[in-house]
Amino acid sequence: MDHGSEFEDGLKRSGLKKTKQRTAILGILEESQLPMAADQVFIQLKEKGIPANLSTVYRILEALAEKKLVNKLSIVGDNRGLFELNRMAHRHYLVCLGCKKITAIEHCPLEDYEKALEAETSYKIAGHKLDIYGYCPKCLEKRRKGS
Amino acid sequence: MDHGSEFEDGLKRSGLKKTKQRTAILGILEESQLPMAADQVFIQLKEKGIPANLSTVYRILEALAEKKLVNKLSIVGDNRGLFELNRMAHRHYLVCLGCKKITAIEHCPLEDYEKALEAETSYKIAGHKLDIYGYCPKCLEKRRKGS
DNA sequence: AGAATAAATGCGCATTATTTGCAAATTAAA
DNA sequence: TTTAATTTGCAAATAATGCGCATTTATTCT
Repeated sequence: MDHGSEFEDGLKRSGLKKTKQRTAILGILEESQLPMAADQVFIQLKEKGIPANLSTVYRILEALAEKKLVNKLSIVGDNRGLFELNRMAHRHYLVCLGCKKITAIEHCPLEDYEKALEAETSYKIAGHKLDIYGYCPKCLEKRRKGS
Repeated sequence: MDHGSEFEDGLKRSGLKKTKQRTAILGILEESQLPMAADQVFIQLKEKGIPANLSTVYRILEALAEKKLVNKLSIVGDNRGLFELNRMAHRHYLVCLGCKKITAIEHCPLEDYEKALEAETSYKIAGHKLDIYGYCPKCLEKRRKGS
């Protein structure tokens, strides 16, 4: 009997039953370095030969987000929900406005700021979302000629 | 002949024709201190007695975003696009995860960070989106009792 | 292991958010 | 004001997501 990855184990801890769809979805998110939309996850499941229904994928992703095993997010110019594995070390993305490519950013410059904000507003800060937008070298090149 | 507000004038500059729907929408966004969804804008138009079709509202908001007169954004847990007037002074929001209330934050702690990132990635940074999530005092109170 | 129980999934359909095609109306230019 | 180019209205198409209920599956209990 093999136990799943560090992340798949989260299912038990969160009181969710361990089903093949859920384990598979966590696996897929774990492999992906970037956030995924429900239908992308769905396609991956198919490719892995795991039977699943799109509604189920939505339900699972919502449930995982509820339990904080994954984060639900959305980026500008893309009106659908994206999901990423909650690796605790939270991430930020650099998004190219030209080709829409998404790159993860390492360092987060906001810890101190949040403290200050808590003091100032009496909110309990739970987290934040930071994405940075710009143009990647390739798209810069195209713009220089094109436009 | 009266000329519109600072923001309505942006229409000419951007090469968009000045129609009553567009001017009205810019006006509505200008009055609103918070980002609005297409259907909220639509309702405001009705209330002001300005005839408009929801598709037109979507098209106008998209067009204005295209021309950078407004910013299109989206926040976690709300899967629809939100639009706010581009006041150049960019804004960040503090979102309550309980009641979903949105509050604007004044100061932006990211200027220096962007410089560094540009150098590091060769991207041309155009801007960023930062939202901070937490629980407002009221919702904190509820949680303390409830849950 | 087998039965009981609670939870999860599949499937088809309902909704909500957004987009599109095309004819009619409107704006800016001449 | 006639024209040419946009823009709008309307209706119908998509896209993304959610829901209800019968069936299946994961855990618990024996």
